[in-house]
Amino acid sequence: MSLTYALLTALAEQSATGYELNQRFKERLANIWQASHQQIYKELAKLLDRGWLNVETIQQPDRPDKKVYEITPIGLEALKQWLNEPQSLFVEKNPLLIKFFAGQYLDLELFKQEVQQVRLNLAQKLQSFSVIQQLYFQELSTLSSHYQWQYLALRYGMMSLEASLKWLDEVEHQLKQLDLT
Amino acid sequence: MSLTYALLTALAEQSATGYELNQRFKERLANIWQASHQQIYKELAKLLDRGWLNVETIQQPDRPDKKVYEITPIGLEALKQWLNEPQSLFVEKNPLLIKFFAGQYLDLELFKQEVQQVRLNLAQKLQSFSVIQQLYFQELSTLSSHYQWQYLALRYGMMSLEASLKWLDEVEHQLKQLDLT
DNA sequence: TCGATCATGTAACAGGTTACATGATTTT
DNA sequence: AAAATCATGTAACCTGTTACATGATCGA
Repeated sequence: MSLTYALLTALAEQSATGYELNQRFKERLANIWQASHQQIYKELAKLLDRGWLNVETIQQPDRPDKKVYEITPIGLEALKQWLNEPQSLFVEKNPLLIKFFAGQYLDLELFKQEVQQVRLNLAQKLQSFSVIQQLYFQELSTLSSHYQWQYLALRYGMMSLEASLKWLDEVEHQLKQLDLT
Repeated sequence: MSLTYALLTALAEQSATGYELNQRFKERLANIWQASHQQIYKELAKLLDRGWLNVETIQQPDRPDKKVYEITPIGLEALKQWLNEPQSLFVEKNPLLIKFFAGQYLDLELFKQEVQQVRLNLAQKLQSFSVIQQLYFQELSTLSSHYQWQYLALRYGMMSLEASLKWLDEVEHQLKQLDLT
């Protein structure tokens, strides 16, 4: 459901091919929604069928043909309607946390390594977000409101990563305690 | 996939009916994984089929019969194996954040109300988590390691809620700025 | 020459949601 | 009298993942 509107939003900003959308989702939108290229192509076909998108096929001499999608007026209407419906901030899916309910069965050494790895991944992501912040959102007040909105989405990503890292500190502290007992 | 192991974990702690599991997911596990009762019943049937669970049907005089599921040795083995595989901390699904990429199309008044409502929901959840913390996790050092693990899962929930609330402060601040321009 | 990048998909399957269905007991 | 609780599910549909498929160009 939400992927539909994530795509419409992306296309309302700028027409694009499935390939380009996939890249945007991997980069700037990684924060918000995960989607594979297969899912994106399938969804684009569906939206085209429904008349929410138009497509223009562009021949390229030395590259495969590409299909540029643009949002139609009725697509935009559908998006606007969705925007007025309340949405939840996040969906609870925390696979790692399941392990904390099976603590007694965990291999502690392996788990410590996993926690270390998770920390590295999160720290790296946070790092890349703060690079984006530096690059694009330095002079916030001079930016159009369009980018000020996007900045807030980035802030959510950063703040939730910071919270996760702080939590990992507690986890590691606790793991050390367990070692002593 | 993870629902499988969330159920196995819950049943490794204590045998239960589908109904009871549904309740645990709504209460203590709401933090970690969302699942409807339909999905839980379907998954239990699958796991039973696969031999990872056993079931005992219990007749009750003035209530519908109930089926108590327990984990089998091979179910426990499967769980232990999963526990040794790395898992991600969260899955990126943030429907509300999509809206921040379509800021120009938002109805500001409606959106402000939505943000208010989201704040209330999160604050309420945080409140209920801190009640649990007070009730069950006061004397942490006297608890078995089993409950110390669970405490960490609760902490994750609390810390990520706190971060979300702090983020909402930034959002509301920004919304006020927009009003002035 | 090997892997990455550009560019698009199909097919099978697994996971998850919504609507529908039943029916007794207990609480408001 | 109505709503909530206990207790279990089926069916249809939608969403998402994994595996497979193709083929050219470009940089190391």
